[in-house]
Amino acid sequence: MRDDPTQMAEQVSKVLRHLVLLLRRSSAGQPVTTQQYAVLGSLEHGPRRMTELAEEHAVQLPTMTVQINRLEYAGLVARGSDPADARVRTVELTGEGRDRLHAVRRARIARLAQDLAALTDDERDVLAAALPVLAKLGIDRTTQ
Amino acid sequence: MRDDPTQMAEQVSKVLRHLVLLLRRSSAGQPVTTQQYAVLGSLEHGPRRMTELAEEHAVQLPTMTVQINRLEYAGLVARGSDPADARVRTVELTGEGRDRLHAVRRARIARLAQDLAALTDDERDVLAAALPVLAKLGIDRTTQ
DNA sequence: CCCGGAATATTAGCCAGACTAAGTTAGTTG
DNA sequence: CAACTAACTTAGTCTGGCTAATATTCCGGG
Repeated sequence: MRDDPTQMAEQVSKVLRHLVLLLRRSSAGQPVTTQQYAVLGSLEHGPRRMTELAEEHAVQLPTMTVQINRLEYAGLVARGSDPADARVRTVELTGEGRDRLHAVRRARIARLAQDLAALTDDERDVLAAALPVLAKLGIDRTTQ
Repeated sequence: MRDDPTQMAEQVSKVLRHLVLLLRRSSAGQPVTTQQYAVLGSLEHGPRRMTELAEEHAVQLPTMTVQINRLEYAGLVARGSDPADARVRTVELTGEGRDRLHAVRRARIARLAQDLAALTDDERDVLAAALPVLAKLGIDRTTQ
């Protein structure tokens, strides 16, 4: 298959669709949405600026503004200011936000670990070997 | 790593996030949304009923109704009836819908193939081996 | 010093896509 | 045949994405 990129791409495409459905099914009814969870995750290691967050999550600034508004209203994050530049707003986790992040992460990891436990040792080896490759996919596609 | 499912789950989780971002970036500004594309794909081999489509895409019936409304308005699908049961509505591709499906598929496959071409032969082998494993992930998790 | 352009966010208004609740129409069954 | 069930649709709400327009603030050149 490696010598027929198109055929391989078709297989990859099918698998991606499967993974998307998996994620959709598994994230229904969670205490935070997957987007909110992702944003909270970005704040784990300290305050970030709005532009950073937007770029990191591949959304426009206004979208991130709205998401942060909701998280702030929910008490999970707090806005701050950069003393060196009055234009930038910083965002950081509140204690409750950190708790929520960790709780959701535990739940998600446990669910995934459960799925992985259903595999054989060999399958897990194969998958583990492929993870770095998947992480590399599309890394430097500059043209949209 | 295979012996520490939790650690592996964390790695898988990171890779999934990366793939989701990849998909988001690559599907911006396409002629049909990824959802619409997925629904069109379900119709490739003949008419389907609304309930089938909803279940296959892991959404509720009203959601599918709205999506089919839009596709119908765009002229990409047509609604029909089941002669044996007047309650069910069938949905099938129009000629234009089929054309659009194939065009979008070609574009997506080409993009993916391009990403794959950036990998080494060894990396493609590793990835190819992992595809069936990924497809198996979460296959029989009955409890939500 | 200040004026104009660039950078950072927010607001407003739009659309897609998800949900639940409620309504309609058509089969099915006691 | 009356009541229940099944298959959809409609209506209303929410999240999450976009663009355009609007503050604010910073910075550089005259």
